[in-house]
Amino acid sequence: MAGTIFAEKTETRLNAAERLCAAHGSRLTDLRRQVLGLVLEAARPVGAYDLLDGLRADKKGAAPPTVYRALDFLLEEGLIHKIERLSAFVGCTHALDGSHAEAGHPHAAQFLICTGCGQVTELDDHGILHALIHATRQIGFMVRHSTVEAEGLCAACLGGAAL
Amino acid sequence: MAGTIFAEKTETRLNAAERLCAAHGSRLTDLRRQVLGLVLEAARPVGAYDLLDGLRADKKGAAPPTVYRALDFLLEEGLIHKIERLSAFVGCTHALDGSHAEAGHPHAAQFLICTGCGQVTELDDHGILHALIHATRQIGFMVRHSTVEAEGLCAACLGGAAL
DNA sequence: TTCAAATATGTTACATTATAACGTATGTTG
DNA sequence: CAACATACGTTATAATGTAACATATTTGAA
Repeated sequence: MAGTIFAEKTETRLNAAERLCAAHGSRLTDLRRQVLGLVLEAARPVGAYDLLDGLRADKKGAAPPTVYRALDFLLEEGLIHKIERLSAFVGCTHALDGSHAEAGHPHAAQFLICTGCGQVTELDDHGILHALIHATRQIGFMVRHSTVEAEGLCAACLGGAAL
Repeated sequence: MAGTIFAEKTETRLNAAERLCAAHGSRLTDLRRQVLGLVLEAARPVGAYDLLDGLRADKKGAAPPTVYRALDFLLEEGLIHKIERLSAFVGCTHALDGSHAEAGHPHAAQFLICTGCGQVTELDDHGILHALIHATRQIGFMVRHSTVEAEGLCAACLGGAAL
């Protein structure tokens, strides 16, 4: 239940997510679907406790572990990313909108956090990744996971009124 | 007071830090010096509350804001870095041991976190930084601060017994 | 030097983020 | 259906970080 409470575009992406999960033998349950929906509709990074508030619209007594478990699942499936500097979560741009090779698997990405408007842009830049791999290989370090986050001002905020 | 409680090498680095601060017209007070000393002697990232415990050896009733304020100062002076993924702090390798141009100013750096031994290595790799700047410039994003952290296994842990 | 301003620290209280531990339900498989 | 694995509910608490205001210390200028 808790079925079709999201915008049509979101439902489309949720359906894509459901197929990705099915393809690995995992299940996008109603609860996980709802948490993912809340993240996708946010258009900005969302904190776990904001999601909890959202959940409580349906499930009155929901508690933190409910949200954190769903988030852990979604992270493992590569459907969302955590922005460490913000302790907040965003939908994965690549997993749900195109047919990317790495869809449905946690992957290296880079995030640009605009301090003007709060929006976060996901990059998937090979140059950055290669530079990181190259530098670490030189000293014999094997990277398992990387976090790359840049804070600054996006083009819109630079061009517009805000200084 | 709380004067010379650290190892000689640490005191040397603390004295270097004091000179860097003086050069900008800021003061490495006893309290800040002690917090920096605790970070430098840790050899691993240290959490704020671990530092608080350390402080309490001298100042019995110390409270969180005391530590966080000292950490903020040290971050601004570029004497320490925060590892976001660990919510923990490390001494800046570059600021205190050589005479680097960027010493005593917050600067872009990259951190390699070994999940085997817990050690963190600071890089200052131009290739990574350039790749980031290049990728962001293309989309008109102006970077003010960047966080680059890689988790994995260091050379020692890869070579030795641990798989 | 002595007062005023700025800087630094002390202190209390609380906000935010995250997890441990254990019980219950639901689904899956033989 | 029984046994197992997976997912979810619930309570309690841990870990990290800050707001707000009081006090002390340093600095600088009259």
